[in-house]
Amino acid sequence: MEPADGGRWAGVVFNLPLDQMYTYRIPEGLPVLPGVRVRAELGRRTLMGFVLEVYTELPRELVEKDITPKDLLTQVDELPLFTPSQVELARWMSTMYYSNIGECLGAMIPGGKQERAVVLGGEEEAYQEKDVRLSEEQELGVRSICSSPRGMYYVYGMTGSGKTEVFLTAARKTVDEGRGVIYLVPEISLTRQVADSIRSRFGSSSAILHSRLTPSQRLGEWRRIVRGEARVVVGARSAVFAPVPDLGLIIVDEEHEGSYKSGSSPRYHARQIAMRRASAEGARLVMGSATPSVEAYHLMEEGKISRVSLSRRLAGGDEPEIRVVNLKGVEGCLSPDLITELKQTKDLGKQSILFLNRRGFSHFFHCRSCGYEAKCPRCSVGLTYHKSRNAMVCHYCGYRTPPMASCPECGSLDVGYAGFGTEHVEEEVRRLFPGWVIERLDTDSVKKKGSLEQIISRFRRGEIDVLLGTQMVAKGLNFPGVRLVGIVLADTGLHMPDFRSAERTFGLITQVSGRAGRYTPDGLVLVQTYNPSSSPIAQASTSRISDFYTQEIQTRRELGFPPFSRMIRLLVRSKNHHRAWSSARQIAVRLEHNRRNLQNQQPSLGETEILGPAEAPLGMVNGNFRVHILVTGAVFQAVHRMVGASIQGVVHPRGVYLEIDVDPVSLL
DNA sequence: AGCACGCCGACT
DNA sequence: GTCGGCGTGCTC
Repeated sequence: MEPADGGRWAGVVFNLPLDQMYTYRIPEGLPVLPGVRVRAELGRRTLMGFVLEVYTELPRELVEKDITPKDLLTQVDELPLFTPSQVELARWMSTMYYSNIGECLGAMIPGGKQERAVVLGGEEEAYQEKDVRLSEEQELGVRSICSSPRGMYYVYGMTGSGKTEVFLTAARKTVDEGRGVIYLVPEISLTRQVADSIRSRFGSSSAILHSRLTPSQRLGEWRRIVRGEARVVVGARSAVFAPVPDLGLIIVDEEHEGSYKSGSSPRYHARQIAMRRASAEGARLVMGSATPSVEAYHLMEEGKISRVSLSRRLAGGDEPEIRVVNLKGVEGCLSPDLITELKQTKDLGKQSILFLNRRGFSHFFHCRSCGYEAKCPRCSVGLTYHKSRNAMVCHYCGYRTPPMASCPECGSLDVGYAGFGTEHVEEEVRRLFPGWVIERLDTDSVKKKGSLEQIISRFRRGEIDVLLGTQMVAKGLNFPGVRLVGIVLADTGLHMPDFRSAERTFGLITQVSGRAGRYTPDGLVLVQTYNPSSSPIAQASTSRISDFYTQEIQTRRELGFPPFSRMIRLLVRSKNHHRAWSSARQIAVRLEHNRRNLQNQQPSLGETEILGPAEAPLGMVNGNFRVHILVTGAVFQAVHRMVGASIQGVVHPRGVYLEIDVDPVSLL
């Protein structure tokens, strides 16, 4: 097998920003194969690397450059950790996301990158494993999904309409065909419930990749998957890389969830990886949500994804009543309506949840008479008020304008910035309802270990009257004793300097109302807002779902935002303000240069646009100044090449870092 | 990313 | 005289 005469050499990549492969001599007797990990000396350091290739001859370039390879130190894995198709996927990722292969491979092995994840384990209602009989609609959906060995589907239906059952049945059929399944769930939320039902149905032929596994447990599960012992894999984002042989189905549950996008390099989107894998490996892709991303909805409308609609709410539970409350003229942050309903709920012996959006973005400028809000004339995103500079600033393009003294819509002088933080609301609730048990659940209060579980179980037992929570309460938690859900200020999301703000506001209200009526027949959602007529709020509150998407897609089309364009964001970060800006400007100049070049050489690639450099909405994080540039264009190739050419060979000064985000989900 | 080399300013 | 800033370049 092995040539007895000659030696062997390995092409190795490292998880470092080195876009190069390094050659090492394989010591006699080491059974090194492509796809194994090894330890090797690079410079003065000993690092772990990934073997991509094995040669039986010393590569010519090394002979020419007179380089004598060092010996590999040790072999970490006996058998390859990566299949050739995974290495190929890593190659594709590295070009797609401007990362290097070593970094991509590092992101693919679970635990290779520690992902922080709060798992609200065990908080969902226990899954009842009875004979589940599918409704006619569900049956039809499964049949359509399984009618062909491949294809893209979207199971679209409200909370409680039985999406999970469709997924599970499709998974069963796929396994019966002898093919493997990957079931992706968002980082927070229903992990536990789905994991339980998968385990109970597929037993030892399933693998659950959750954050609590130790590195060696993860590796063990990975090996079981490679060997084909585990045929159904459940996990968050990185589970999309599971080395399932003969992959037949990828499920992306709660497709709209932002946690599918990686927050660090390589900044991949699990949905995008899933699409690529499904098409490369001839598998089906099934996504699902009650509130699809606008991108996915548009693909459905275009017929590129087949829609599987689930219209009926199964297993009882009525639609909750959704009432919009105008905050105009209201003193403080709780309207009389909300106060009345809180009391009413307490009198009935039921519980309430009050939703607060993230603080920090409470500084939007609006008219208290008519609800008019300041927007950038060029980007159509909310302007952020900067008190220190006495200006309203667009965080997309850098546009700025002095704050208005009167409302341009109605002339009222009652204009100003508004918003309230978590502490403020808590204070007011405590003041209004002395003697009630009120608890707050947000990232601050969760830092103490165990307090999250504790608060949740106390709430479940009915020991808490009002739970004040942020996003984390919005998803995946269902409490039988809840009658009232109050969204304290639905506008907050609307004023985020982000083109997805309407989508997120709509999604939040819709998701929340899906929760409220689940157990209580008189479930009630109160949506407090300064803009009762704002489209996403009005449409979500009256369940005019398709109206929202139609309108939002039209707006995106007019403004040339995704899905009608692709976007790449370049973020320059430095402790030094001047350096951050000068590096950003330098990149912008190169971008402009390459934009012109591309325009002249390949006009068929269409127009591209460069927005910025502008201060990022979070202008300073951790003492780092943040400046970003947004590049958009209808043809992805054009945008991608332009950025590639513009960062090629650019060396930024000490302490300046560049982060590139392809198809960013958040622009903060 | 690290870690070396190397070149100019202010300290025991 | 040295310590230490940080720009530059390299890692098989």
